[in-house]
This record gives sequence, structure tokens and C-alpha cells, in this order.
Amino acid sequence: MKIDPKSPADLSAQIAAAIRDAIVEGRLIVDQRLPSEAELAEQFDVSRPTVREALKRLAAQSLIRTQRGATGGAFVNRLSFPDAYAQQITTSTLLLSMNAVSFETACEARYALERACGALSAARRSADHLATMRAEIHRQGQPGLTDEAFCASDVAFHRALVDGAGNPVLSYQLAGAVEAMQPLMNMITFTARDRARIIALHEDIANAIEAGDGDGVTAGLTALEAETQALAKAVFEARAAK
Amino acid sequence: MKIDPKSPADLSAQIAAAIRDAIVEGRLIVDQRLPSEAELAEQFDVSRPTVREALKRLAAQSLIRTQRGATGGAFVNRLSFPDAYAQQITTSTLLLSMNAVSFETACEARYALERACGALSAARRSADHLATMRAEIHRQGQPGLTDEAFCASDVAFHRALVDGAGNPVLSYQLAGAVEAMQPLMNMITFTARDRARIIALHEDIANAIEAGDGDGVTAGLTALEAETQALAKAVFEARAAK
DNA sequence: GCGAAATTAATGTCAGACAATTAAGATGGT
DNA sequence: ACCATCTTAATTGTCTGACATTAATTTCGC
Repeated sequence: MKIDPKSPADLSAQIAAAIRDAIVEGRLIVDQRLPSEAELAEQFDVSRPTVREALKRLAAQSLIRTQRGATGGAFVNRLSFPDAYAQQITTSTLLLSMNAVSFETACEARYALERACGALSAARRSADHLATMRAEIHRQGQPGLTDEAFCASDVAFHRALVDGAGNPVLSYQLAGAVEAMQPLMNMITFTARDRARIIALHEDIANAIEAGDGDGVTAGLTALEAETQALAKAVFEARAAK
Repeated sequence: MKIDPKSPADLSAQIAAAIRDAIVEGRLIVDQRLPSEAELAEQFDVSRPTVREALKRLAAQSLIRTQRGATGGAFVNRLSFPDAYAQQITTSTLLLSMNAVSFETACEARYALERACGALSAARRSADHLATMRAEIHRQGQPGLTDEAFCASDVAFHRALVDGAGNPVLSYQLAGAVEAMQPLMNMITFTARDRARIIALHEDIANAIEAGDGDGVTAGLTALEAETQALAKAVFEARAAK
């Protein structure tokens, strides 16, 4: 692992990139201990603070973890699904909020991806997933629920649907799409009538899932997308007119 | 923004989290300048190196950028689509390689997501996207192409298909799924007959895209998935027997 | 007025020190 | 011989202070 001291890039960035490459290419494997900060400083011919900045960059991406004490040091971290979820959600949320992605675009993407899971979920979902979906539908019907709680339950419903496909990679990918929509969804106020329509569609979808009817799930999600888009359009137009 | 000096977590991690929250919640907006390192050090009552470690963590996630010079400093960065792509790809790739995700699972997820774009792409693709797909198909047929170059062309073909849907959020989500598969795909050796079958399916898909036939695209992708899974299964079984 | 040089404010880097933490080894009592 | 306790060594976490580098601004000479 070498760095170029004359490069315009920061030394800490170069060192971080060198170590990251070593991890991605498999030259450093999970749970392997990196040299101590002092040794790395000597290897790269930089000071310890510079090495530390590089290590913090990697820690921010969950690529390494550090441990203090006699047998401590920096270790290559196994990137767990929960860690990856969290990063995906942060990135997706910021991407949407900072780039003025329209509700329409984000919503279309979300439902397109969700339909991809629907058929698989109808075929494979466990009783647990179905029970979660039913429970969330029930919660959504309770009076006095805030809009925010309604949205949170909506997310839980959709996550159960996605997880029902039994494919962790799909669940991971969808986490970003579904969660990142939540700030946008929270801008909408749901009337009692809106909620009733959404709940009815959720019930259609849950029934199709229970019956193993993949096409029914797809149709239900398409209807739900249309409903959501219409709702958002009405809200945003009303706001613009005001 | 406050931190707890008695928390077991690193000070730099706490500071990074405090600033990250401020960005995510919109209290710091794009292109806004953060206080200088010396000022932050005073605010949080820590030393400058500690503040710097926190800033490097944020820089690693593309949340801030730094600039030297008189009017320099740390600025809230607009998370661009290319930046987000890159992070998604790194995360997805590592997630797959470090968690022993089976080829079957990753492949299923990828094609499920891709089918989600197929119908949209058939309806909306520009002439450019179609031309790219045709060009990649042509490249794939050239003799003397290495397996790696064949895979790279395959990725380019699929990205054009996804981009054809004209939804940047979809493209971003798919980037991770498609690119992260490449290391797994590179483990396969493609015989001339394998390539011919794949190219024929690519042509079917391109034709369906050109005709605006969404169902045809879906069917083509499903056939391609089956072909890819069968190919991988044969390769892995042969390797296990040896 | 204009161009070049000095100023200034900021990040980037370094050196050395001390504190905090943790595991392993040494020590001593039973 | 065994167990609890103390000591020690290794490592990360943090601080202080300094200098180097960069780039915009101001000042000065002409």
C-alpha cells in the first residue's frame, strides 16, 4: 500500500483510500487487525494524527471498528445488514431532500421497486409477516392516530411486505426507497376519508398476499400508488394556490 | 448542538453525529459554511484534532467538503447522484462479499428490481438508451472478448435499460444491485455457447424495449435470470465436484 | 488605475505528551 | 495448586502548540 505525497489530495484521504481498496479487494479480511496507528504512521511516513483521520473516515463507513486496550487496535469490520440499512437510509434521505426530487419521481420509484417484491412475497411470506401486516392495518384504523404515526405504521406495513419476499438483499435495497420517502409522506395531511381508502387498499394487498396471488398484489400496489400520487398532487396544488 | 463528555462514545463520533443530525434535519443547509475548526473546538470544548476527526467522518460520507485558504472552511455538501451511486456501490459490494450472500439470492434480487424498471423503460426510453443497448450487444458478440470485458458490457447494457426508465431515483437504487453483482459474475467463465444465448436474450429485450412492449421486457428479463442462474449453478457445482 | 507584494484566515500536517482502557502476566495468600 | 489481586505493557483517545500550505483580500508602489 503506497501513497503519493505530492498528490493534491489530502494524505488522510489517500491513506483511507489505500486501506479501503485493500479491504474491497480482499487483501484485508474480516476481523483482521490492522497495524497500530504508530506502525501505520511509520509505514506511510506521516504523523499519527493523519493516520487517525484516515481511520475515522473508514470508521464512518463501518469498514473498520476500533478497540482500546492492550489487544486493541483497528479491525476490519463485517458490514452487517443493519449497518448497511442505516447507511442506505441516510444516503437516500439526503439525496432526495438535497436534490429537490419530486414526490412523483420518488413515489414512482418506490412502488416500482415494491411491486418487484410483491409477487415473491405472495409466494413465500411467513405467517409472521402476514400477521405484522394485519396488525399494522388494524393500527392504521384506530382513531386519534397522528399523521406521523400513521406514516410510521405505513412504513412498517410495507417493510413487512418486502421482508416477506425472504430475500435480504431485496429488503436492504428497499429499505432506502421506503424509508427515504417518509419525510415526503409526512408533508401530507391525511383526512379520515384518505385513510379509509388507503386502509382498504392495504387490506386488498394483504388478502392477495395471503391467497398467494402475485398479480393481485401487483394490482393492489399499483392502485395504492395511484391513490398516493393523487393525494399528494391535491395537497401540493392546494398549498401552491394558497 | 451539544455533546456529552461522559458518554462512552468517542468525542469525535458524538460531534460528527451532532453535525450530521443538524444537516439531516435541515438546520444546516446546502453550501452553508460551518464554523472554523478552531471555533467548533471552542463550542464543543474539545481540541482541534478531535474536531478534525469528526469532520473527516462527515467528509467520508460526502456530507461536507472542505476548502483551504482565507475564505475556506467546511461546507455542507450537496449529495450528488454520482456521489450517492459510488457509496451505494461500495456498500452493496461489501455487503455481498462479507456476508456470504449466495449468487442465487443476489441474482434474484437484481432481476426482481430490474423487472421493476423494464416496463417503464419500454414506455419511456430515449433513442440514446436504445442505441447504447444495441452497441453493447454488438460488443458482446465480438470474438476475443475477455470474460471480464463481457461482464462489464453486460453491466453497461443493463444500466442503459434501467436509465431508460427516466427515473433518477430508480437508477440510483439499481446501481447498487447491478454493480454489486459484478464480482460474483466475474467468477463465471462464459463459453461461446453461453454468450450466444445471453446475447440472443439481450436482443429479445432490446426489441421489446424498442417496440414499447413492457410485458415482453419482463419476460425477457425473467428468461435471462433463469439462464444466468442455470449457468452459475453449473459452474459452482463443477467447482464443488473438483 | 493597475499590478505585484504583503496580509490574513483558514485548513493540512507534524511532534510530543498524557490520560484512559484493556488484556495479559506477575505476585501473593490460602 | 488455585484463585484473587496487583502490576505492567500496549493501544487508542485527547490535548497543546507549532509550522506549512493555500487562497482571498488588502495594501503599496508606480
